[in-house]
Amino acid sequence: MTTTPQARTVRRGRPGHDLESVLQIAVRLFNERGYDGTSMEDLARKLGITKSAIYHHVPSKQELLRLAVDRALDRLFGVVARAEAIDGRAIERLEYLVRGSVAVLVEQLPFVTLLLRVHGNTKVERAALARRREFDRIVANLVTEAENDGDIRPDVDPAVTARLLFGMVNSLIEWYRPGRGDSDIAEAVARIAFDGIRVRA
Amino acid sequence: MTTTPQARTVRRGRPGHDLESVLQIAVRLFNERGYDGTSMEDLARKLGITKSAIYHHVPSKQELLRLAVDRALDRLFGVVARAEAIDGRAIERLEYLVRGSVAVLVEQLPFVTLLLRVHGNTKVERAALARRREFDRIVANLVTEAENDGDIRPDVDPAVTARLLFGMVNSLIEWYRPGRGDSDIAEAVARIAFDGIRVRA
DNA sequence: GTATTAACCGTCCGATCGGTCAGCTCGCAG
DNA sequence: CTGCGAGCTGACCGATCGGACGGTTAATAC
Repeated sequence: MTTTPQARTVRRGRPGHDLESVLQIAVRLFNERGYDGTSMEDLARKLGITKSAIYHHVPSKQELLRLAVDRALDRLFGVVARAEAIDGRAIERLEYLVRGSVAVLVEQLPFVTLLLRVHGNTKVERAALARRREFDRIVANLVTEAENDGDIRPDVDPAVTARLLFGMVNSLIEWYRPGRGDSDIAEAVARIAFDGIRVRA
Repeated sequence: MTTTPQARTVRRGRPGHDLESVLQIAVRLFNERGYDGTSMEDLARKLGITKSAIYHHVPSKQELLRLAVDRALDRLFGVVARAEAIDGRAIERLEYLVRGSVAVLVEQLPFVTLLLRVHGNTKVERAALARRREFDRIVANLVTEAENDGDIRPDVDPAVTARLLFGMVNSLIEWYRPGRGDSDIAEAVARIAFDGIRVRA
């Protein structure tokens, strides 16, 4: 128990939830039961307030979703930007992107989980899907480039390789839980993705 | 256009949908919009009949879900049974399980997709999750066994290896679409999973 | 032509959905 | 002790939810 060196300014008004704490709990609940499977009444109960109080913090259910997926997307594109700035071979940028993405998944697990489960039912969800496709496109280009460099196996279609690679990375949301062994998960992902599960002959 | 050699027995009664055709379209719709995001009215519209007509074929929305996920689980456990019957090293049984699972994913894509997205909100969904966990347990044991044989890299926790392996396999539901190039997808998955995306030194 | 079988329709229901609105409560600042 | 900002309540709304029910329609079988 370390006392955090009071960085927060003094809170005015009646104490209780603010937008951030509502968002945190909302996202956690959305992940447990699904966005459509979670009612605002469910959320209110979990928050310990009434449904109408939620609308003091956020104008709509959709907006909660938007805030969450945008946060996840912003972090992921932050990694993309840092990866693209690296001088060197494409496979090095790819490895940075993989490790960085794993780090984002781990640090922002609930937000990324929600992002990876949107369906495209609404404008908000379709916008999120569009940005996800852009991310996937960048990954595919990087894999293609690395294959042209002769650093990635040429016997599998680079588009398929890219999908499988990030299929593995993204699967983290289904089973990785922080603070339960699984130390340096990025290292484990990188090893298995780049060199496979089999021992070398 | 080949005329299929009439294997079907003559249908009695008024023509239209039967349980199977309702299930097919329901599962497709559930995958597009999510189970909770799809109303029975939505489904009725897609079927071209009224909502009440659906209840002639199936007693509840939950039952549609149950039929779908059970079909997927039955196929997957069929592969498990055939894998466990193989004499040989654990890694051979594991490779059979991977390739067989990919085949099931491809052949029963909508059903498996629905299975891999259940949340556990209802009794039906929790039962499906329980069978999924049993499947995962079998995979983890197989990976552990293969690692003890010295056939799988010992520098990653076998539980993590198992998760990443099937994380990759299961990611197929997110992007694989039949009849669009991507020939012998099982071969591609096996190569990348067992030997990695990098070229051998 | 008359059963039998299977598919379907229209109407209705109680519950729940996301969301609105006017007013109330709590705590710090001056 | 008053003003005010932030958080919250309770009552309510139209729409939609999954589902029930009694009657109808279209095909084959005899």
